[in-house]
Amino acid sequence: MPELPEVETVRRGLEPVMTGARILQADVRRPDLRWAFPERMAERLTGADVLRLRRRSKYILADLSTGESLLVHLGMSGRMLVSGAMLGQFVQNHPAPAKHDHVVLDMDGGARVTFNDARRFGMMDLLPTATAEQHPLLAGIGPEPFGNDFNEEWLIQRFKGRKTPVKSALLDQKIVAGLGNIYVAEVLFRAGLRPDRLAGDLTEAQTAALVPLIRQVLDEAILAGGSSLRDYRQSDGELGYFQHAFRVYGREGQPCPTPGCTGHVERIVQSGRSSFYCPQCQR
DNA sequence: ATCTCCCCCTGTGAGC
DNA sequence: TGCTCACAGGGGGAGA
Repeated sequence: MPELPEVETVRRGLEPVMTGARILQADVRRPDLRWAFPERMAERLTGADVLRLRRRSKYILADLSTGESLLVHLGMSGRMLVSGAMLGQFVQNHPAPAKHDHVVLDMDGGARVTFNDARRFGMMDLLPTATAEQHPLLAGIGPEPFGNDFNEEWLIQRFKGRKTPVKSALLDQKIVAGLGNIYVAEVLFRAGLRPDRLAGDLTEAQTAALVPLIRQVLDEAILAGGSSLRDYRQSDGELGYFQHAFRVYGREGQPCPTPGCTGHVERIVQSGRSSFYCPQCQR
């Protein structure tokens, strides 16, 4: 799925057409995604003003004037596409709903926001804004990587004694929010750490060094508009381009990009998911 | 408490 | 061209 940079890019794309705008009509075109939609979702959305669009980890929250927030997760293949926006003004003729267009929001500015998700691993829910952080899906999530709560001390403490591979530890959303399979690979490459090293075996210096690298990789990816592989699109349909900056992800067999290194990128499977790394640079 | 595995679902690309 | 198969960015939950 969209990892943190892709979700943040989507949020930024939605902001101009959703924040401060009213949902004139919500069309919920099937009963569920990964789970059933909440009761009467279309009625509860229709007529609400969007006060704010937030991101928490890989979730987007739209705080509404009704006191509820719409919680959205894009799963692996979810997209939020904006139509009707053209040269700064909106046109009213939207394309007919396409395959896998599951939820359609018509905004009072004339824009239409369409949630499309082929694999339906995404989810949507409505929850009271005041207690949003206590939602079961949000309550256990760890610190945001750009926040003050995520720091060297925290990561050292969380890694201590862990027998899980560092790759799995960084994917653990309780330790740090927002990383997924791609960006973990890129972080570990920059850190010079093999993905199968055990988190608890790293020195404190090695663990601490991950903190700025995580921020660096995510920051660069957000600036690039995220990474476009199979499914991901920005809300305007444009492609992100960070995938061209991948140093190891998806590059099995290709030369290691480190100057002077003669190694080639290898792929291993950990917990059923691919990991990519340079066996010479990453130890 | 931690960790691994399986599963949800559809689309796509590689290999034949 | 067409078929089959492996694999894909997440993450909850079962079971070891």
